[in-house]
Amino acid sequence: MTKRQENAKKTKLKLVKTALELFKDTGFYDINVEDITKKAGVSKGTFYTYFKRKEDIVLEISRAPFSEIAEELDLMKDKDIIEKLTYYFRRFMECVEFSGIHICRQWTRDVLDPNNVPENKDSQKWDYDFEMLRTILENAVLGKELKSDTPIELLTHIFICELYGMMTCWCMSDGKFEPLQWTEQFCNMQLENILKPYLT
Amino acid sequence: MTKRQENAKKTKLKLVKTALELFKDTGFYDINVEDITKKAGVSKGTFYTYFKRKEDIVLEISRAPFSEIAEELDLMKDKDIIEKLTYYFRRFMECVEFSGIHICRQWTRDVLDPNNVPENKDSQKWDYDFEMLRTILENAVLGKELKSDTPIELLTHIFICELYGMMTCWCMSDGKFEPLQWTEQFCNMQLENILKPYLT
Amino acid sequence: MTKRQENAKKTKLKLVKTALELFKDTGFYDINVEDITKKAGVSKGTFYTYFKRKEDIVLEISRAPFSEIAEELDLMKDKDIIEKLTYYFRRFMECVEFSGIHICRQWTRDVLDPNNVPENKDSQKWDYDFEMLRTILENAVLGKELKSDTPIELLTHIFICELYGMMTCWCMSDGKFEPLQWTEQFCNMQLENILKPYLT
Amino acid sequence: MTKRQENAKKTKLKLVKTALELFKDTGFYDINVEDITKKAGVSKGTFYTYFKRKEDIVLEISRAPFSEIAEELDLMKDKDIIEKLTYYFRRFMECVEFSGIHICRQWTRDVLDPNNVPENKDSQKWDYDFEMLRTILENAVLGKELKSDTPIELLTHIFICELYGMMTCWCMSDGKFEPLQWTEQFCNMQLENILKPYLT
DNA sequence: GATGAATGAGCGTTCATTCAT
DNA sequence: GATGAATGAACGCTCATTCAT
Repeated sequence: MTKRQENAKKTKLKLVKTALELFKDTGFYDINVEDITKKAGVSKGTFYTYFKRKEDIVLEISRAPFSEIAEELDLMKDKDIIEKLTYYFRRFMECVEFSGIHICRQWTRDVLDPNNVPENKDSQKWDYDFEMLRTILENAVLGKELKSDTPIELLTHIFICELYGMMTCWCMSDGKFEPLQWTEQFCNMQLENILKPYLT
Repeated sequence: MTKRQENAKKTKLKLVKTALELFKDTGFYDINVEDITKKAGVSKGTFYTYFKRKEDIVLEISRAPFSEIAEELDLMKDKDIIEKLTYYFRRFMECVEFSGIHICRQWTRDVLDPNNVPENKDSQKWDYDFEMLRTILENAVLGKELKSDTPIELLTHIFICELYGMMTCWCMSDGKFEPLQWTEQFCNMQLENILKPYLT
Repeated sequence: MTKRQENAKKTKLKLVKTALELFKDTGFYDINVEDITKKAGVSKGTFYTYFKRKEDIVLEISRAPFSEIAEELDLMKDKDIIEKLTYYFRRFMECVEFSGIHICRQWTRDVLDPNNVPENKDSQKWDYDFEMLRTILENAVLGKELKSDTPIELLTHIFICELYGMMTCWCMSDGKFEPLQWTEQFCNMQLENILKPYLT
Repeated sequence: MTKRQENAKKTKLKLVKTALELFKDTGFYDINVEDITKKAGVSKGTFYTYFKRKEDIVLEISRAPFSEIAEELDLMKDKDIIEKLTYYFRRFMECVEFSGIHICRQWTRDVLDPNNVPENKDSQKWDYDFEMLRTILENAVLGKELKSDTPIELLTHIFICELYGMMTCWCMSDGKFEPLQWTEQFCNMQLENILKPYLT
């Protein structure tokens, strides 16, 4: 990597980091490109060297934390499925909290709006999260932890529904709904209950 | 009611109905006030006779369908708690679907943004939904259907989390998540399971 | 005067009084017709029963206090010209202060803007004030207090210039220029000086 | 200065010049930003590259001519105080006439409205003019032209009151009051009279 | 005389994006 | 790769005024 490339990488990272900070406090629509570039110490035009549209930086911001979860799960191969799911749930909600309410909102928006990210369907959050959950369950079937007739599709839906439910409750309850505490409660109380029929 | 008042009511209704239609297709931020008034056949200024800000019409649109649910539940006094909740869940998701994805998004926004609906905290959707669910459960306790030590708060959280989860999945899955079918599945599969420990 | 006419008069008076209060605090352009009618307890339409345009109420507000001065001067026939002018100066500045800065501004505007009060040139403040000052001086000539070759036009200009100067200083100095105190100083110090060559 | 900076300067100058022309003919509130930019041959947005609010361009327009007076007075060190004041009075009124009635009005407004020019109190016209007059008088005291017990504050008030009086008369008399001719008359007739007691 | 719903022109301002330097 | 001046579409909202009731 040449020095120029290094600097470029640094600049982009600075922009992403700055944008996250600003969005967290104020929200996507109340922060404009100049706010970001000014705080990042670069010129307005530089933003467009790295992102085609303002919306694109949201993807960059959102993906990073969640992508780490996948890597972490890879290191838990010897843990059982309940532990893995519990871990995933907790980490997922941590990422949600970390990203902040305003970024959360932006997910709903980005994913849906057909004008946004049209060429890159993989980028859609629901698909991504759905896939990760399904993979966890499929691996458990392959690893003989879950029966081979486990309704994976159904369970994935139940779990994703739970996760998005907590996320939305957090967003909408104005602090009355505490996501991490609630995740724990769900995992302790219901996870085993739901999986029990399918455990080998 | 004088003729003038009648006309005024009609005009407002026309605006609300038109706005709902337009938001459903295109979304709140892609429809401007003039789009609404033009289609409703009134002048731009008339909009502001009835709504202080563009955002305010969303509240009007959102409240109506949900408020009907409460009335309907009053007519189900002889039904048991499972039936009531099943009914509520189904009707809630019907209202969600009826309101459309774009209005749903607006809820998250409205509820959160402290600049919106500030004078009327009761109007906040989460509080409203939370209260309705709690009331259903409390009545079941009063009616001796549920044990007196039922953790109402906890159950309310579980249910609201489920509802918002389904709503968000619907919003984010681009049609892959079918809310009404899913509601039924949840009610059949899990409702009884969750309530069983507390049924008398 | 029928009861209806009486009520009408009362309503108009109420409007004028209310408008003055509101303009004083906030200024002509920051107060709209509805602010006035609401505070006055009548409907918006009623305003237009009494005033053709929003601007017209300013004339109504402005004239009243100044027109009293003329009447008061009529009662001072036995006083000498210095006393009369001193009295006029003081009362003029009292009216300025009473009307408030925002109304003062409106004078400059109204008088000039050719779109305003075009049909009624007499209503223009400068002409009105000029005439009143000239009349005072002319009467002094007729009453042999001032020599017959007194340059009335010139003196009128000097005095009106002084009055408007104090008014503008008051408007622009943000409170640093105290108009009544200053009026007194001018009258004591300079009035006699200026008139001396012409006194009989 | 790079070519870009030069162009930017030119653009700003063009805007200021165009705005002055337009305001002169029609007045601040009857000219909108687009009128200015269109006539200046730039886009609407460009206006806001140089001025935060529409009002801000008035400051720019107003300051330039008056600031020249100070420089010119510096070149008159060998002239006596009467000559200096006469010069200042004439130049002040020339600037007033040059700026035009509509800009004059805007001064009263700018200086007063606490929402305008809040961060830069020095920019207030009254203070600025007051200071310049006082400096002229103080220098005359330092230069022993005026006695050391000259009531500078008082004289400054008298003169500023005269200047603003002429300005307002010009604004309000619809052409009946000729400012330059009047200035001369004042300087010839009264200036010496007023200063005489304090001349050494 | 009073009402207040309806009108609709009008405008300041924002801001994502482009592109010549 | 970086800059920042220029662009220009877009829009919410205000408000004086009218007029049918």
